Amino acid sequence: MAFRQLGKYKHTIGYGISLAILLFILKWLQFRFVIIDHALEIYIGAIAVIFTALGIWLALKLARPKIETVVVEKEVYITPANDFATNDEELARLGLSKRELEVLQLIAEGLSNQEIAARLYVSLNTIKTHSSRIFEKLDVKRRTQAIEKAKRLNLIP
Amino acid sequence: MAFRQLGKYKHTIGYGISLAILLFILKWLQFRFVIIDHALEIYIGAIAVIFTALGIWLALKLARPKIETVVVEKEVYITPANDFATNDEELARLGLSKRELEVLQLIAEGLSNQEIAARLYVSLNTIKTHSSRIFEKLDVKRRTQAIEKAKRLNLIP
DNA sequence: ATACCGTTCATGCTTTCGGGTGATTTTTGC
DNA sequence: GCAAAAATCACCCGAAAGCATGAACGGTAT
Repeated sequence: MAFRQLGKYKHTIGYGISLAILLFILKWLQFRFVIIDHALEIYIGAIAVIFTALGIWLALKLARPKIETVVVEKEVYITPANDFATNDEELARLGLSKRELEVLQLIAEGLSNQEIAARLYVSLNTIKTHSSRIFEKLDVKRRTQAIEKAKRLNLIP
Repeated sequence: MAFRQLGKYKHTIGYGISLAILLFILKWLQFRFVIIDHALEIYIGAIAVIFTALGIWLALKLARPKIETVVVEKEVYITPANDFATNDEELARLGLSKRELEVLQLIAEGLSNQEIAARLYVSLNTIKTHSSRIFEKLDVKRRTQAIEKAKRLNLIP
């Protein structure tokens, strides 16, 4: 709108009005009193000072602030907690069967052989057999070594 | 020195000189030609414009540029791969001693009690004692459970 | 029909682990 | 200096794990 645009030239208008007023005052004084010629310098000096001030004021108002962008790096730690992916390649290479992997996981969870047997509805002997096979394929001597190696090789989470 | 100080008011001096010169020119023109009265406004207008410009120039020179700082946060994702940090809080809470933690770590590495004893230059009985104390404090029944819990609680890597 | 693999199960035996009990020595904190 | 905690060690014993050997069954490929 016309009013909106007006706001944009606010300072320019202010400047123009100041000038007009000053000229009017000067004209008025000229007609009211006989101005002595050597007083002209005084008026001009006053005008110069006033409009210099006005110019300064304008400059400060119109000057665009210099925008400086500061990038702050914020460190975000990613915990790959739920992002485990079985190393299928290694699994295939070692030749662990699905059942064997299942038993291995339960071993790593801290279950005893008897507890694993109960969990999988098989006999203790079956679990012992699977354990032996697992140790063989992983080339380890005991369950703790099997756990350590399986985690290292990303066979279990 | 006097010359050094002078540099500081460089612009002020320039402004003063401009004013003096202008007055001189005006005076000179006044004496050379009979100035028509209605032309006074023109001169004053010119003066106003010139000194406004001068003011603007002064402001830009003297005024410090306004700097507006915008802070942008950039997220940098860091995977703490080799950055295991022992959960000291949990350690203190559970009351595990330095030796006990040491033994726990070796258990998790897959060493047998006898092997740990040899590693730490102590007897098998000592390791068995430490194990029992560890299981007690972690409230677990066997080494595999101790390993699982210690890793979960970030007591060991 | 045969061979192979995975799964399950059994038995006997050995080794390792884990609990209980007790003691001594060293270190730490007040 | 003293009390408490930590570290170390011993012995006894049952539980659990691990090894060796063997067998049966079902599914799949040749």
